[in-house]
Amino acid sequence: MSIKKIRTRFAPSPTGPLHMGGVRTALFCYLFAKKHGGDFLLRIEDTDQSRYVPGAEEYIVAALNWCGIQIDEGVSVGGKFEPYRQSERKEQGIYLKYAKEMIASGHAYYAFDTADELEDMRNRLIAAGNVAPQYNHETRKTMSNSLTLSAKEVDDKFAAGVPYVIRLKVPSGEEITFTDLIRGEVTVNSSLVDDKVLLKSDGMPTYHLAHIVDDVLMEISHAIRGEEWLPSAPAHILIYRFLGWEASMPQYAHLPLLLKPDGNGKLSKRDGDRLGFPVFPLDWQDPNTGEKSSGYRERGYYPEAFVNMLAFLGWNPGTEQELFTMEELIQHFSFEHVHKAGARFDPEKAKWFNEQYLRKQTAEALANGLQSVVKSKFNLGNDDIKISSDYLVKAVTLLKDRVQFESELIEKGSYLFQAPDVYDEQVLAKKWKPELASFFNALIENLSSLQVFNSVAVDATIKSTAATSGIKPGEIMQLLRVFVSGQGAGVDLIGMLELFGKNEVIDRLNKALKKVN
RNA sequence: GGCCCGUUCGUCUAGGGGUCUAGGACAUCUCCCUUUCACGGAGGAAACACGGGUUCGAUUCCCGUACGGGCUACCA
Repeated sequence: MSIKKIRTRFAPSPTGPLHMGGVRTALFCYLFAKKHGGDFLLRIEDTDQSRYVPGAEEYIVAALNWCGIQIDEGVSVGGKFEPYRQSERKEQGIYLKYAKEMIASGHAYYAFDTADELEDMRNRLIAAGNVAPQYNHETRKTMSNSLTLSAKEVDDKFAAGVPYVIRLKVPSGEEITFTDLIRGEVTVNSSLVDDKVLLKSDGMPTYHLAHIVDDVLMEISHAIRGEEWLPSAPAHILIYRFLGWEASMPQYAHLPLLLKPDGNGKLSKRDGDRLGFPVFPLDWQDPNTGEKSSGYRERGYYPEAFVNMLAFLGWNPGTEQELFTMEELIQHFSFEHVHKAGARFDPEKAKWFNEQYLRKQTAEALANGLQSVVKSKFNLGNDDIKISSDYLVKAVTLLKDRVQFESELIEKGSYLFQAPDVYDEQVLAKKWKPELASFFNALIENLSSLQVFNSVAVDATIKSTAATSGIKPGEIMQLLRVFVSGQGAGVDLIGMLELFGKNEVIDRLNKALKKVN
């Protein structure tokens, strides 16, 4: 027998924007598949019509694209197991067929209970002291289903068009064991598993049936999903068994969950709003409520940084390397290095990753990207020296190691593109003395007579002017900074002056002096 | 409540019987660099949840407890 081709799938339901935890699941699926030369598929599990959100599927595809997670097969790219949307597969009767097969073999049954009847059953059990009421091997005996009703009664219900579901007939008292790639052997007694609904009354399959049928039909080798599925995995094992598919059952891997940065519980959209970080890869606006959620992309994160950061939530390479390209992640990924416990998300570390990727950019590349933004933001003309690549490259060089996001280049460096109107009051209050005016006037004069206006000359001029005026450089350096930039702290002073050039420096000094006098 | 999974610095984690004086990164603190603030450099503080076993020896294996997380729907 030949070795089964590695095929993984990411199978989200289109109920809204893709959470970063979902992106991480997709990433791990992708990394594992690629590491082994396999395929990564995207399947849409839209079996809950009440929760369907238009645009969500497009969002998912766009998010994976942005991250550089390439879909080999599935929604948006097609493939030989089409369709890849479960609602469309349902139309073809795929799930019904297998549900009926299980009924025929005695492993599933029809249930006619109404919502009220189910509610009554639960209340009854709770009243009797059962804290976890379930529709299971015990309670099904008291309910309205093809196990308790006569064949005629069942036929009558069908004839009358009474709605029904198909439930899994879970045996009692059996130890169900399976091997999880991350957790090892997991065993659960089948008496604890409820008779899960396989097919809903609207004809749609539930996740339990649908993912199994599709995983087998699509020849999935590894089912990688969140830890929230671990408790229902035994039921899934049973379904494989009842369908005679144990041999083609994929290997399961249950990933640890992403936890809130603070407090208890898993990471949620609310945490992002509350703590001010994105929880989604891209911006999203809910078509029904109009509610907006912000994304990493729009917040200025590089997709490479986002992916790198996500990979380290629950996985590690076993070495001290932290910066990984997608190619390197693929090369090094393995389930042995996936941690078992949930990972608390740290927004600060996320920023750090972005900073690292920003550092890797050349000043030229950053300057290039900045040109049009600077032009429009500061209202500059086409021939303004400040949008020349020479000026921009120097400005970026001054700024680059001080920021974490490209947008900060402009926010934190605005004074490089525009003379200040306001000057740091605190510095002025502390350092400015009217008698310093003569020094600055002398400085302006000396600077204007410079033939070559570079950092060496400017530095020397400042020092010599100070010396002649009998002033210590410490008294005027920060003032000088405030006069030209408005701020008490910022990029290298002399480098900034050289960047500005003689005329700009003198203009700014004159403007500032007029203001403080 | 029941069931399942988990538990190494504040956080992400390495290490899986002796090499652990428990390593790295983020955050934090100190110093250096810088007449600024960052960056960078050096250094510091900071963890094996607890209790029992097993063993010559346990952070590492087993059990229990505590704590955390998840599940407990005709949602995924």
